[in-house]
Amino acid sequence: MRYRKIPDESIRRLPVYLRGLLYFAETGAKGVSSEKLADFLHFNPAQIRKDFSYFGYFGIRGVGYDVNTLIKQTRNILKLGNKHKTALIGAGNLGKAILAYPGFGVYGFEILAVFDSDQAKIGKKISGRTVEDVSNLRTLKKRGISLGIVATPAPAAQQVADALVDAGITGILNFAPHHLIVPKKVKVITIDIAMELGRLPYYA
Amino acid sequence: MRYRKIPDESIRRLPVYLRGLLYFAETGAKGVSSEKLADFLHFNPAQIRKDFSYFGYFGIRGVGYDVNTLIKQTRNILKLGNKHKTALIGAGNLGKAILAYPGFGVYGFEILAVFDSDQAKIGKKISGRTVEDVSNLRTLKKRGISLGIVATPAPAAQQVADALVDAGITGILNFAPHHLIVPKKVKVITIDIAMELGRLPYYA
DNA sequence: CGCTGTGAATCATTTCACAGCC
DNA sequence: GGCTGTGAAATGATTCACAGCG
Repeated sequence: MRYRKIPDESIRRLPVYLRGLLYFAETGAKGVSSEKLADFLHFNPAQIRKDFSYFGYFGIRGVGYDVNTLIKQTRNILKLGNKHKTALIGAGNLGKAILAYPGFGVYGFEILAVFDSDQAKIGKKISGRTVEDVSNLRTLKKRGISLGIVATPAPAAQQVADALVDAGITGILNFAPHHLIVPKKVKVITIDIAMELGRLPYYA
Repeated sequence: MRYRKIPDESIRRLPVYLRGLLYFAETGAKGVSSEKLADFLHFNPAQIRKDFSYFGYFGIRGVGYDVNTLIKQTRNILKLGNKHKTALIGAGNLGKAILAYPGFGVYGFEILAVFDSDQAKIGKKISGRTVEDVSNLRTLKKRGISLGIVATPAPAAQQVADALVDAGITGILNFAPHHLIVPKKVKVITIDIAMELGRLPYYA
């Protein structure tokens, strides 16, 4: 199994596993089996075992997994061990919500810079960060910032993405309802909130 | 094809197709082929044709699709034709961003009520809506509200979901980082922002 | 002729079921 | 004995390739 191609879907599940494991750690559990974790997260136990097995042997047969070890290993796999310096582009309502969202800290993301193109916002402080002019994006490389969160309107998104790529960014979390075209080495994850809601009435 | 089970993935793509079609309509295009739409959205043309074919014959062989007809049909399939009365639970930063987000309107969602459990927020106005006490959720049925957006912290989410189900809601868009347990008839779509970001460093 | 609609083929993911090991 | 780790089987989704039709 060790040599096989790892499905993207497995990577998608790892952060979910991590959350489950953090929950078990909180409750004071030392060990956990794939079945207990699966029950908690509503997954299939075999899938959990297989997903982890792509990356190594983390469990003990007949016993299960050590919670803290598996947390550490999962963080390793996802490269969440060290802090990730992140820039936010777009200081509108969504941007503000992102800044205030506690979830980012848990995964080691530090939003160190905030950019906008609106002169009225530039220079103002939001959640302790001064909003900078979007034309300064090229300073990101110098500042060691390697991830970008795009929270601009759709028409500006591609332009911002281009600037982020130029600034040497390696990953983009895109909230704009627009498909971003970037070089293959840059990973884009798009979250389109209205799009998700758009399929809800279908099931009603 | 008509009789087959429709993959969830197809439903997930329909709102994306709709956005592409709206773009073509804006540019004044009368007709569009599966290939042109696929180019624009970065999909496979056969997939687009197959996805639509689950629901009927919408195209003309040798010609393509009529943009406006296909928009109407897609809206029909997704049941976006009529307005959807929606309640928002959680008037924090995320809730505020959701209220300000223009995307909902496009798909016909009207956020008619906002709830919170924080006494300091109840009674205050946000984006023109008065924040109500979360204990009044049972009034939703009377008010004809059938969808709920959960933007509360994780620990409160399940309780809120239970109350929404009791109030006769048929769909939930969940932003809380927590798996919601609801009856099968209720559809839940969860968007966990930190979780999406959590897999970004892996690809770096 | 050109593009849709769709069976068939391919490819990917999930689940099963059990050998292997603590 | 019990749980992991994993080939093999089953399931599901995507893409191909072309028949069918305007």
